[in-house]
Amino acid sequence: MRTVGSRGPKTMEAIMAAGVRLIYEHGYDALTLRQLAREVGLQPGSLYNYIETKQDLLVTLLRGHLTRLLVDVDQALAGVQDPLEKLRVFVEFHLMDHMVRKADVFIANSELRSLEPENRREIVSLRRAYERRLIDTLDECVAQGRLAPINTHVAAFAIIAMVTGICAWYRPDGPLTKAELVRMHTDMVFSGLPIPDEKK
Amino acid sequence: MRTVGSRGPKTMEAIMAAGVRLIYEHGYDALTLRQLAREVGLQPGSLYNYIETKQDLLVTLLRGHLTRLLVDVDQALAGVQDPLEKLRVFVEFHLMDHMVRKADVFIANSELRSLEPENRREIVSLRRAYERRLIDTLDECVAQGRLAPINTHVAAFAIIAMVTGICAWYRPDGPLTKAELVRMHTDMVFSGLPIPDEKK
Amino acid sequence: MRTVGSRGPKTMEAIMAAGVRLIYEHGYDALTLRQLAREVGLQPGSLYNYIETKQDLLVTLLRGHLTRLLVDVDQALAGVQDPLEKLRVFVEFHLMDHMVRKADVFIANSELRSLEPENRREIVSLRRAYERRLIDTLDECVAQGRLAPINTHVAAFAIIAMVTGICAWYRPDGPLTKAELVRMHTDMVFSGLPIPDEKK
Amino acid sequence: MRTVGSRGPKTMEAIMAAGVRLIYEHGYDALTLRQLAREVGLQPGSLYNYIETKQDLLVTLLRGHLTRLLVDVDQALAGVQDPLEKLRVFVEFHLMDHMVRKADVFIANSELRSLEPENRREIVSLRRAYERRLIDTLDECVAQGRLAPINTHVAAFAIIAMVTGICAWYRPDGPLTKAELVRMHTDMVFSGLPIPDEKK
DNA sequence: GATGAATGAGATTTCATTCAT
DNA sequence: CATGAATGAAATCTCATTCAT
Repeated sequence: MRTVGSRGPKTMEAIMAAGVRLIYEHGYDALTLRQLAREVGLQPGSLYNYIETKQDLLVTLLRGHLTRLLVDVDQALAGVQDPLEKLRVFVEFHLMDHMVRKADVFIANSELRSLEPENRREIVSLRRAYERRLIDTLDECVAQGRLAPINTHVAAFAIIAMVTGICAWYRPDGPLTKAELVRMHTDMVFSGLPIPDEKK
Repeated sequence: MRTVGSRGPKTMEAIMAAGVRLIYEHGYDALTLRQLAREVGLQPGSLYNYIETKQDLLVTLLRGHLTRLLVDVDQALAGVQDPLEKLRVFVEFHLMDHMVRKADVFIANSELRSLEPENRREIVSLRRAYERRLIDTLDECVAQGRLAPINTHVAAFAIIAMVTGICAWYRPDGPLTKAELVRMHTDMVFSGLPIPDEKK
Repeated sequence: MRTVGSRGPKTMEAIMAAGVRLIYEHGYDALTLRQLAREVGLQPGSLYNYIETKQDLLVTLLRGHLTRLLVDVDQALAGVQDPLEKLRVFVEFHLMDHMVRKADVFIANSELRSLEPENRREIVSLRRAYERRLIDTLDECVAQGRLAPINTHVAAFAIIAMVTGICAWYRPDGPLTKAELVRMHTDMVFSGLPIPDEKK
Repeated sequence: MRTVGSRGPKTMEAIMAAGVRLIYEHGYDALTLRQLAREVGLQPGSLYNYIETKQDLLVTLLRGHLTRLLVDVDQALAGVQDPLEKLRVFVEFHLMDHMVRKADVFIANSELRSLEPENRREIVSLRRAYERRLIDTLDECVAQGRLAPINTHVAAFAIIAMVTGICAWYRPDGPLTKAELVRMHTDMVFSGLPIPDEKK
């Protein structure tokens, strides 16, 4: 007996969507393929028409998330010249994106340790590339005197840690809108950085 | 071959220490009791002289970490009157503590989802109590006009997120000393907050 | 090495048959699923394609035995009008059935204590329904004056105890045929009951 | 720390009493020595000051029950000359005894299969010796013409099965007194046997 | 593409038993 | 005589994965 209605490409999408959700809720190790199969209306064995192994599912998910993130951040930064403005755009983009994609972000941060070494290397390097966008922007700021000389690596990690942290507790039905949260955190980031006064 | 001698309490400590380390490295679900037993030189079944279940191990670990954290933070804050000074003490304590206890901190943040509902409630409420220390301090600052009116909950979460984030990448053999990191982050926290100028 | 071919239903039957036999020989608690699996040519884990738990195996077995027993006894009694004749039919049916199905009968009597409370209730009520057939028949006998007034519950239990007891030692290769045993016990039952003389 | 008050011979008795009760309730296999130890206020290891193995506990229990049974039945029969009277005494003794010692009787009937071969042989032969008392009595009856010629083995088993069966459902708080039950069953036994009329 | 049956490895947990103290 | 710590074997059950149909 074949379940009607969950065929082909749609099935693949359903598997990925359910995969993200279940890993987010239970963790990669606690996720069972039986659970995943049930969720998308298949028998466990049938998943193997779509994924090669459980590990492969995780890698595919993380790779997809991070490549999309890179594409999107580059698109957001494209055409922005002023480095301080670039910094603002990055922070705003990161906040909006991470509030919307809570689950993807969470597993990208917490399931690195579940990756086999080779896969881990690949995913970590994608993440580094993303962080690089912020470090480069800070370096530009310093180079152009828009920021006092600082350890831009440390600053970048602190900024990312803070703004990423918010996705750990942001809830769409909470008392603050996304726009408000974005403004508040952007303010904190900017006032936390040593920006020299400029002559008007 | 049986290890001779009554090594009770020492074995308990060894189990807990190995437990933290292995959960930190592999995650609670990926940790096997076989592995843990091997690490402390026991047969798997012998662990049950010390813990009731695997879940019990996790709860004991987290409960121990958080109650110690509460005791220590209260001791650090004891006697400090000035609310801005209290804020500084909290931040410095948190940073020093979290850099030293990377592993405990990490599992307290990432393994909440591995707790059964009842245990989860207990641990979450301990964590809330700790966060409460910061929120209360911020409220005091605002009440005494040492801080412009802000949403102290949001600020507290942002601060904690940032300073906790550093334990994700701090490494004792890195280029910066603990003292330097503490100063840098304390600076960021304070310059990120709206502290009115005071007349001398 | 994997046994080829879809042997589903046959495997299920094999599991149930081996289950009855092994529980009969060793008892439910002493039965191990390893043993059962070996007996039907599977790996232990594969049993779980057919049963949900070990307890589930026992319940399925007992439920099957008792529902079959009820169906068969009703079929045997169907159409018999005379209550004394009904009594004879019941006793003969019970004896023949219990001699043939020694193992099922034995575990239905001895493994009730291995059932979890809910399952126990279900199985006990099936057994009560069976005993009810005999009590009702005795009541009819008394009502129609074919039997002097007696405590029909006590009589029913005594009869069942006696005729069931024989399955504890009946062996097909013994010196007495089934027919002989049936006649002997039926005689004992009838002469043990206060049947008034009837006028010819 | 030593538990006060459960020392020496009293401890041995407590272990045996708890052993009978727990085996009666849960079965020999389901009984754990931990449970037994808890019940008598000892640590599991301490049981080994009193028993050699778990199997040894069962054997000791069964041997004790059966030897006592033999002693008691012989005492009851001592001095009784008339074989029919002897039969009556046996049946009455058996009923009274088995109603009082439900638990011992039950495990003697149901846990034979838990005995290792050698132990089993010993216990079975004790049981045979007890049954022998009834068979011999029936043989005497036949020899003296007090009973029509019958297969005394079959009759003995049927009688024992019936009267033993009652201990499966007798409850001290039930509606019938022990005396009533004894009379009812003795009647059934006697009317079920072919006792020729005697001229006075 | 999907299923159902199977594998084989391994997980947590239980338990009888031992023995130095 | 009792304890506490340990063993080692085994029990039930789970799970990723395979593959003929």
